[in-house]
Amino acid sequence: MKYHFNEIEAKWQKYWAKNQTFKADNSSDKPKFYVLDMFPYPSGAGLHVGHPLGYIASDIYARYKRHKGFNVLHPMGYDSFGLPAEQYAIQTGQHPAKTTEENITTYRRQMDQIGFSFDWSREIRTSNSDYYKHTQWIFTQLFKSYYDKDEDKALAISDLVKTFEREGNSNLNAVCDEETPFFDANQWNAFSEKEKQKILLNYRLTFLSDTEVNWCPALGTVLANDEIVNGVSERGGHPVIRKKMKQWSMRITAYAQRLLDGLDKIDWPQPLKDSQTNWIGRSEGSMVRFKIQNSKFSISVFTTRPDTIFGVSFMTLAPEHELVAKITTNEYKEAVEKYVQATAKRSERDRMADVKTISGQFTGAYVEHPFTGEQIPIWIGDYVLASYGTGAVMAVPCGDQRDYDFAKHFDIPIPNIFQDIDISEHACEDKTAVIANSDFISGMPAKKAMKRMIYELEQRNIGEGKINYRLRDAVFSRQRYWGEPFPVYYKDGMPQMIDTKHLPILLPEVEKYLPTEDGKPPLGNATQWAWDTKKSTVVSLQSVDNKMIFPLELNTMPGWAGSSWYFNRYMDANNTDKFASQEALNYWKDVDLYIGGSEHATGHLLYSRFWQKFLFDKGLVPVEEYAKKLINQGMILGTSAFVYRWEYTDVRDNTSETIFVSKNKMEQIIKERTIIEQSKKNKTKDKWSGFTPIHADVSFVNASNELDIEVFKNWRDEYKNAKFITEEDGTFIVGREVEKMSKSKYNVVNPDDICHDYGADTLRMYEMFLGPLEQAKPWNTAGITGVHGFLKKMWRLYYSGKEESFSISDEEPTKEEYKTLHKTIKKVEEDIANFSFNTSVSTFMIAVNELSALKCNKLAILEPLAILIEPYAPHIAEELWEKFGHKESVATAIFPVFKETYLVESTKVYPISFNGKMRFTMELSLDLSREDIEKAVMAHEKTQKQLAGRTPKKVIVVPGKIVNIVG
RNA sequence: GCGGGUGUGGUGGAAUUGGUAGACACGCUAGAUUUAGGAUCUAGUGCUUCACGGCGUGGGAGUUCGAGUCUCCCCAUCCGCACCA
Repeated sequence: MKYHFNEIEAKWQKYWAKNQTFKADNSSDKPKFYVLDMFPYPSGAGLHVGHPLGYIASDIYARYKRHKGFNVLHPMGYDSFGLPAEQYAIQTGQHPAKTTEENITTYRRQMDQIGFSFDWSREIRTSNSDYYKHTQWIFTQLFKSYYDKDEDKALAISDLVKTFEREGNSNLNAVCDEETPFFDANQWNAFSEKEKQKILLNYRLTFLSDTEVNWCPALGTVLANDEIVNGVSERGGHPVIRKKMKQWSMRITAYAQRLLDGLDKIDWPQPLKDSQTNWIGRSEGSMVRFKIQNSKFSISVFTTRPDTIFGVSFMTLAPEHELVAKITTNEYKEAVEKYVQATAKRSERDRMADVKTISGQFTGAYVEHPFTGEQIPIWIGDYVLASYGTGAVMAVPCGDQRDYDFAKHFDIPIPNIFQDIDISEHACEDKTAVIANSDFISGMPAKKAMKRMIYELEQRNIGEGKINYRLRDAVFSRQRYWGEPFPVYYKDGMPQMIDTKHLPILLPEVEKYLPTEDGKPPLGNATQWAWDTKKSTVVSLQSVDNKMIFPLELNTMPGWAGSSWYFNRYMDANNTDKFASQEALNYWKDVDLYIGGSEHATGHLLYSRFWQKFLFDKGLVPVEEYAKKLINQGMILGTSAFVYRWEYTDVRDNTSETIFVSKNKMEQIIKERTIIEQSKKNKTKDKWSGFTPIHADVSFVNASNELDIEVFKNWRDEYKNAKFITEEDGTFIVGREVEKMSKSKYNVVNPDDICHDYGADTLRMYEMFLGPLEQAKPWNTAGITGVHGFLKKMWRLYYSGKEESFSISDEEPTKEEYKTLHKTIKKVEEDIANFSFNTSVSTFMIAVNELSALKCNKLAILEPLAILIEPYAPHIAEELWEKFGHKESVATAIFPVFKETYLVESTKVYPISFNGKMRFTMELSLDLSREDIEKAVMAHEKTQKQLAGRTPKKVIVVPGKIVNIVG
């Protein structure tokens, strides 16, 4: 019987679904193992061959763990809220839920076809109300919490209120907004309800505030920092501007230190940890307050080098700094305003693109140097960012290159406070330099000087040690339709949480998915969008009376809301009451292996760690870090194909035609052109327009880069009459380039086609065979025949003989056959442990090659082999397993046990090298002593030939390894 | 600028603690077989040389009996972050 992969695969996929083979129980005698993939956004384009890479790897791992006796949780779901479905809805009027549903159907079909061992009974969709109900619930918990720095955890707001009632907030050590005023108990108790709520917002872990946000006009929404790439939106590439808006934010900064500390406890890739560390951006230093002369104000600055304070020769404020207007003298008012306006006009992107131009303006005001009493001029300059530190710096031109450049440009003095360091060319940023000309810290190395300076600052009450973070609070509102609605209504302008027992608050229906005409978010179009506090239900917007019925929040939550806790939901996905039961959470605890892309380093992977820590603080989950180990799979890139269009215009009658030129021809023409243009200076009768590369669909091109011209012609109407200049042999060669796989680049390879042509088992093994999992690599179908051939060859081990019938012998295997099997077991287990899936595919190939050469059809070898390969090629494994007479799936068959005894050798083929270069090999008994080996090697004729009469200086013998003769 | 990764045949990639560089596969060459096949099988394939041999892991230096692997410097390339005080 031949290897009919299509039939076999369909048969077993059906079997698995029917028997719920991969359903995980929430209790078991077996140890638990949780293997998680980053769940996909179900886009309209469907899966391409790049998507399943990580899923295949995790599936291999999950299947392997089942063989090793673990109770494996391997779930899948959909991050189904998001922009594309909404954009599509705007264009077509179709409800995003409908599109999403359709896309999910396609995704599911495609995933089933690849044979993943997912427990589909736990499928989740973030856009389902039975899921987002809990997202809303977690949001309200964040609202009801604040961060206590003494306890170093989130505590209930109700406790905070008690503290305020008892003693105000002066002794409180909690994370809050900068501008939070101090008050005592009497003052607190005298505040109106609204004032109290306003103050509490300064403490809540999710809070509403006027925030400077990244506004994307084209998308009509705000974006988080990690949703912006190079100053434009990640999705669509639209420009982004800064704008102040009332927005929900998440106080992730409260968790900055714990997010940093937690990295030591998890086995995640170092580059990913580095980017999180970088993103959090902890820096140690101190705050220093400078008194402004003739003014009641002072300027606070953050500095990492308080030891250089005697080198301060000016102060610089960000143009947006609130003190600018207050301290500028009349003389400089006009110039300062002009400068402030000019910088405000420049977009963030312009400011980013242009970091070399130095600009700034003197304000006319001065501060007093806290130690020398000197007059220090206050400048404003756009090299100081309003959003970092205090938006002001103490400028030390001798110790900071930016301050140095600024000082040089505006002719400000550059005092030197370093011992024996030349600063005539540039600033000295070396932290080992010894401080000089600095009163009580002169002669000290920087580290010591910093400690002393912080002590002095604290003694004089003009500053203190401080740790600053680059991490900003995360904006949590989006002006979109297709996202989780907030369980929030507004009473007297203040946000109120809807009681959790009334959740979910369902996403309302709208006529249009666009923002309203007066600029409100899409939910502004909803007519049923008010909260009746008496009936506890959503009612018509028209019935708002602001007494009992109030307007609901118009923003929705961002994409990362649903993905910040989904891994917990899988543990108990069908719980209607809680996001997961305590029993389920305690049983599964955390993810043992998480596989996904590194592009989520500073987005999802940071936010989800933050939420998990919060849930942990509240005793809602048992562990503080939800993923013990994480692997980043590399992206599979597309190999785009290009044809070169030559727009040929005849100057005489001004006619033009489209010509496509084959790659090598084009290069030849370019060469000739260059020569013509150099010699005749454009005296040709036609206009030279050059070549435009056009993406051709990769399916029109064969493995030798030859284009099917007829298919290409029929692709687009405008190509129907195009001319083609081919190579001499009549072929048309396309250019190739590696790019991200995308529909618009026509380089997408669909896994459906591969499954149809070669089968899912081939696809799975080939994707692994392509290279190391973590590495980015271009997709190239050329090599797939190798893997497919291998599966066919393996099949023939079982279906041997001319008639190709299943024929297995009970005979005892030979030593060699056992050796091949056990060598394979050992290597495959090591490879899986190291996530080196590409090498285990090779190992299987070697095993099958060896067993084929031995004509092995022994049960004792081939039956375990079927289990060995099951994680990689489960369909063929099931089919063969069944043929051995098993009635149950191979999925939980015990993994063959490796026995060292089968690999023990009595001899070793020694490489004999001379001065480190291997010249020949010699087979010697492993029993031989060092001396015996040396004797045997020296007696060998080839040794004597190599030495050519010389006496070796030294002979290195490493028994069991190598012999090296020196001399 | 800072941080990180990568660099090995025509191609994708192998190479435990430093110990036979190029496993496995693609491609290519020759042959066998088949009515045909994107089928199967056999042999060969780093470069160079008729050959003996010589040279080979981006480049250069070093440590070592021995370096793709360790150390230092440089180059190329990709990915993050980017005026972070």
